[in-house]
Amino acid sequence: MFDLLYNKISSLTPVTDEEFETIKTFFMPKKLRKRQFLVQAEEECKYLAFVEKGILRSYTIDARGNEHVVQFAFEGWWISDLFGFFTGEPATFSIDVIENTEALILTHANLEKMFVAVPKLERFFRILIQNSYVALQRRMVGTLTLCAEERYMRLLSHSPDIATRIPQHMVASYLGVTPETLSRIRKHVLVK
Amino acid sequence: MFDLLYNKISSLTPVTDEEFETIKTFFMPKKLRKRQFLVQAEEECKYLAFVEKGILRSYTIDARGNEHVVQFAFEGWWISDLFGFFTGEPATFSIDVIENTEALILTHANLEKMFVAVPKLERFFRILIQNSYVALQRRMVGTLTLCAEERYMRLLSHSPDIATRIPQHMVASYLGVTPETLSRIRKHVLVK
DNA sequence: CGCCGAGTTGAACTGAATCAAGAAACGTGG
DNA sequence: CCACGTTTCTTGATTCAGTTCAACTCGGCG
Repeated sequence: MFDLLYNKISSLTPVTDEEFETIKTFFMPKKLRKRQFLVQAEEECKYLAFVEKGILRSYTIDARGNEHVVQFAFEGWWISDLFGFFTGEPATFSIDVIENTEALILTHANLEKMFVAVPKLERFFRILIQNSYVALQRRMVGTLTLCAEERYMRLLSHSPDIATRIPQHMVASYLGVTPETLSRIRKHVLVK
Repeated sequence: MFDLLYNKISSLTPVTDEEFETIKTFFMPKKLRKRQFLVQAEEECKYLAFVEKGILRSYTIDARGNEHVVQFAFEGWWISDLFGFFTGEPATFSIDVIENTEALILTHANLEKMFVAVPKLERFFRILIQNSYVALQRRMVGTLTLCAEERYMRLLSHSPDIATRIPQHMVASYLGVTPETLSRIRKHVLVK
């Protein structure tokens, strides 16, 4: 059950078996069903989640009531409202379940205890966030430099998971276009 | 000369005087004049820079030849092409000088040596990147949810430095609009 | 003094949003 | 396992925020 977590951690920062035994004790397994919430915007974000199976997504709702997907988390990915998680302030995003999910959950207190128990995990999380930061910069630059169709084509090639496993209207939201526009783009791409 | 660096580090992770003496040895002071490059896109990104004085900016050029500002770095901020810096791959962004700058420079080798010499700095950089990540998420969500004028108003209140110290056409680029549009927005805001 | 880059203004254009209506797919309960 | 209601997706017509192109002004610097 902790295999995927072990692989992900040791691929960035090798850990001994004892260390990993210690690490395991800080995680709490949690099953979540489709549409359930892990975090609600405006409330406390208690959890940092590692997805073992299933899909989670974080999103925000704008002034006009439209949803905007911030992140999808597939198997092997981490998700949280990092701002809320680390500051204790109310979460800015909601996190809910797209496919029934089995996750391993860290509370903030447990994360800090874990850093004390296994200090090299500071390095692991540093690199993890660093990679996320680079990926987010890419997405940001993409929205500044590419038109909707180009962004969709890039999504198809770089993140085929998103294109295939996620409902189309959420893909649209992630790309920053309306569902209607994505529908037209797909039609147009097919014709070519 | 290292005062600002000391303050920034110790505000997140207290360090002893000896530790800071060690830390200092890994940094190389560097003066840069307006329009000079610290990093060129497509070339190796050798440096992670801490800005003591002046302003740097990272940007990319799209297929149509337009510049898009990725980040501004004022006094007390860090800047690099993180992807290139950590992977050794060619940089995706260029970094150049907006106001004559005095920076403290880390090479990748020195950063890793510094992590070995003062392991608690892993934690410092983890938190630093974490904060940058949250800020970037905010910017991303802003571009998904707000219109150009709203983004400008938010910039005025949240990042007055950018609005006042940066040439207008670069502010436009950072906001993701053309210089003409920003000019019109400012006119419109004045009237109100 | 003259030039050049930065900023402004106007007019025409366009990519994507919005509004509206229908078709398809989905899942829930009988 | 089918029927019904609810989402999701598609398609069309219209609108609009922001771009593009072009001309002009201003301020600074060589």
